[in-house]
Amino acid sequence: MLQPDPLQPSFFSRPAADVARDLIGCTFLADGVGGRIVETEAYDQHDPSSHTYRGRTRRNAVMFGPPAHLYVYLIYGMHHCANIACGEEGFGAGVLLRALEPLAGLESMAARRGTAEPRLLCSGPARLTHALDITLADNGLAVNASRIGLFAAPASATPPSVVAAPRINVRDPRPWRFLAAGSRFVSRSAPRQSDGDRMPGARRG
DNA sequence: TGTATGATCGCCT
DNA sequence: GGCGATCATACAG
Repeated sequence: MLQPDPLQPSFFSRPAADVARDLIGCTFLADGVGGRIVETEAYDQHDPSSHTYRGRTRRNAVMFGPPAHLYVYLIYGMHHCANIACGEEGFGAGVLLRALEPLAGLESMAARRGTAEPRLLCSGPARLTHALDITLADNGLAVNASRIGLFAAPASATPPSVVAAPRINVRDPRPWRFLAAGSRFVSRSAPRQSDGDRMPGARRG
């Protein structure tokens, strides 16, 4: 059988960048709809680009609570973004879920997104929440103790190759964005590797 | 009470 | 590659 292995709260009781990297390849579901995580970003309280940088507020309270809880916020007045609180309670750190490879509930996702094109279902933080119908009503839910599920990759699966890069729409250059190497389902391709890392004759595409 | 702003997306050129 | 949509939140007064 292929019973999925739920990620335990201790998985999230670590620095956000470690959790963000290790979430690549795991499965994220809301009411059974979702797929394989192919892109994440880490944020913590010492990070000027983080919502928690200026301390605890009513909005970001979940990020300062116990780990393994969902932090949802509205951005640009129309899009939702979903994060998982990480680190020790009170640390104000989390991981933004940026893209999934759609695997479960494709019809539900297509209906919500208004397209059946798999690449347009979950390739971006707002597309992901739209496809899974995650809204402010889900803010504060405990992972794996609610309609939100996070599961380890099957032991039989090939461990994903993970690429780190600077985060999107953030000035800070630290490589806290993590991608499944070569996935077509990320929101944007990873920046080109340095010339020294490239295979001879390699071309993008 | 008023105002500036954003961890985005989709449509336009 | 550029830009507008649209509003909860944060912060100044």
